[in-house]
Amino acid sequence: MNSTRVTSHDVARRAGVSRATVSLVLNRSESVVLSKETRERVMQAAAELGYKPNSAGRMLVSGLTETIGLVVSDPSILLVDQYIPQVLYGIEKANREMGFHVLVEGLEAHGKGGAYDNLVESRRIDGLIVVNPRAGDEALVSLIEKNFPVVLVGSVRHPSEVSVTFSTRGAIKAAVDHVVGLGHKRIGAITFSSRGFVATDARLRALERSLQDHGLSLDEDAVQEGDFSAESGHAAATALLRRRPDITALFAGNDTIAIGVLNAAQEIGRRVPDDLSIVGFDDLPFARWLTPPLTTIKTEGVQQGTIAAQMLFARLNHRPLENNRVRLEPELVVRRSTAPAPS
Amino acid sequence: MNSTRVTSHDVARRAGVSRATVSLVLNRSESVVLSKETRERVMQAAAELGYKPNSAGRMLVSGLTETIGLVVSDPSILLVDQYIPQVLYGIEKANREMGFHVLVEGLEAHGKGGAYDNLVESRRIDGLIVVNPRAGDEALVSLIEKNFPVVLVGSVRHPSEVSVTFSTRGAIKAAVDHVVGLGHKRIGAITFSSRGFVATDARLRALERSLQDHGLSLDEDAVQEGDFSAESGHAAATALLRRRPDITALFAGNDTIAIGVLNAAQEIGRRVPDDLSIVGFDDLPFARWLTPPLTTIKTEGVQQGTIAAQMLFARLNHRPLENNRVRLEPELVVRRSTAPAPS
DNA sequence: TTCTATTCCTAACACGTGTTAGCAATGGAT
DNA sequence: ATCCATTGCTAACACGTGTTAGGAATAGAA
Repeated sequence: MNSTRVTSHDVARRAGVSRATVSLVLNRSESVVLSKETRERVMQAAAELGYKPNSAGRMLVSGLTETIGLVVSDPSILLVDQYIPQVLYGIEKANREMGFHVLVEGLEAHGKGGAYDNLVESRRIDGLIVVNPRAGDEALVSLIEKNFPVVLVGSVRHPSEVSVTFSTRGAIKAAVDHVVGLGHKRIGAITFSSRGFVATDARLRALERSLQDHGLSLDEDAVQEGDFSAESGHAAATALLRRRPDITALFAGNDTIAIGVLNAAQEIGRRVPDDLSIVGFDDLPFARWLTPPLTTIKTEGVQQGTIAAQMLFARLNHRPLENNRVRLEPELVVRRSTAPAPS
Repeated sequence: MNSTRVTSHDVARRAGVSRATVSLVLNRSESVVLSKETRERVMQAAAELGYKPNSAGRMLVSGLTETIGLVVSDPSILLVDQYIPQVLYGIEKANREMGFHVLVEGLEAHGKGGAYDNLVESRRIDGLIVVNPRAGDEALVSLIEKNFPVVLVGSVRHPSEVSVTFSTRGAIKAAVDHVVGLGHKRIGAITFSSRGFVATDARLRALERSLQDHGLSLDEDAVQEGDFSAESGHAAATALLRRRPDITALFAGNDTIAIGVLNAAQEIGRRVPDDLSIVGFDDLPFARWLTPPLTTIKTEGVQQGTIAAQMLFARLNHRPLENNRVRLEPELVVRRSTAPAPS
């Protein structure tokens, strides 16, 4: 298959120097003085042979892999929701600039020990980004406490975590102000996951508090749990609107859920936005092309991914972070799925 | 950070045997006879110390990485289209079962040499899956000709490629039969990319031929090029419907394009499906929740990813493939975005 | 007892790299 | 002529693993 590989030994022989010299030249070592002439001879020999250092040899001696792991808590979310790909793109972009590689792994990979052990203990990666971490993930917490370079996109509410999140409170307040300003009083919510997930709990709490600011409440029976997919959003909305037909505005846990909600509403004859207003979360690319275009909260997944990668690189280079927890301020994007409450 | 790592040497010392014995036990080598007792002692010592072999050491001596590369030709497509994540999920799932890892890389990564050189020459991966390969990608073709284990999801039309694709012809014929059967005669198309992309060209050609079977044609000015995003679909459809208001049915290059087309149609007052029928491609998860639910062609991205991974594993294990080119038969899914032609 | 066969294990090498201590050679100063 | 400083390079080790040829110990046969 492959004609025998080119090693630094071959380059050395061709350039008429020792293997050590080759390594010194190619790694631009400043500590050792080499003649300009030798440098060039080695460079040329390397170029002619098309020499690429074997990464395993390098990893072994340096202990560094130039690879980061991206652990996706539940890879099946990849199937239904477009949020993680946004984050992945942001990470990949940053890694490309740094010359790093990205290893993508689902959490349950490689036995019950989880992906962490396998990736970290076998020294396959220098650092780790975890998207949508679960607060109860003990293996992850243990990694954080060992001070292994982990950056979360999300949070496990651990004092020493390094994470990039967004402030739920501000954006949800803006959305509630908007919806209540349109005259809505009976408001419901469809979550994108069961409760217990940090993000879902945070969004519900922010919603409750923002409603209270207006003297309104989020009734217990006005909340229905979804399960990541548009399908679950459809089912949840159908159940909720049957139970509480008086509700005039719905907050969807995210845009994917919102698609299902929108469809369910139309299916049972509620016109959106005339009879029912809907607010999404994330502002995924399709949100503005739905019928009607979705009012939603823009969470900037790409930016989150890029920032997470940059924070990780800083840790790997032992550069101090000015801030262990970056918190983005999402923005409300008003489109046409929200309108004045029916009179 | 990390308390000194556990090596096979530590395990050997604890079990009172040599390092070689540890290696033999842990790799279940049958060729050398070891006493049951020694085996157990080593296993226990390894377990107690939490020994995980260093992957770099292993890679170096075995030449195998237990890692495959996933190269995404244009990672920005990740942002706008949900198709690649489906494939990624299928690949990740298969890899999980095999205990392999997945390295995801954009094509332009790591300098103009492309991602291939960097991944392959530096021996970071055992094999490669390329999604949406470009036919003109010389670095890729060269890799195929060197017989490096590559599996394409898509095709570069190279005689010795190993690929998983789907038959465009059959499904498009079914879709055309369906649409023409509804009485449509003036039919247009919005591509998901410029021409020159293998998939786009194939879909257009299949569309033309299928229309000819019914004595109809695909007019040159009834085709408009999109550029992966829903936004481009919207723009293209707006232009096309302005130029050819007589068109009553539109084939979108994929579902993401279809979202934009749907929105554009409604924006200029064409009711879907009453005034205009729309057919998508891929059957992404959101397709059935659009308003109206999208008639589309189901391409099974997850299955493609899984099959590609399995074919790659077969190659890596030097198992002969019964078929170098797996060709799936996609299925037409009729929903409500297609209806009888307006009279 | 001596020789051979068998069982169990280990010494030693190989994989390809980065890095440090130190060797030759040269030139300048005493 | 001798000594020292500098320049330019390399020998040798380390990283952690898998594997093969062969050594020690035991058992069985002559």
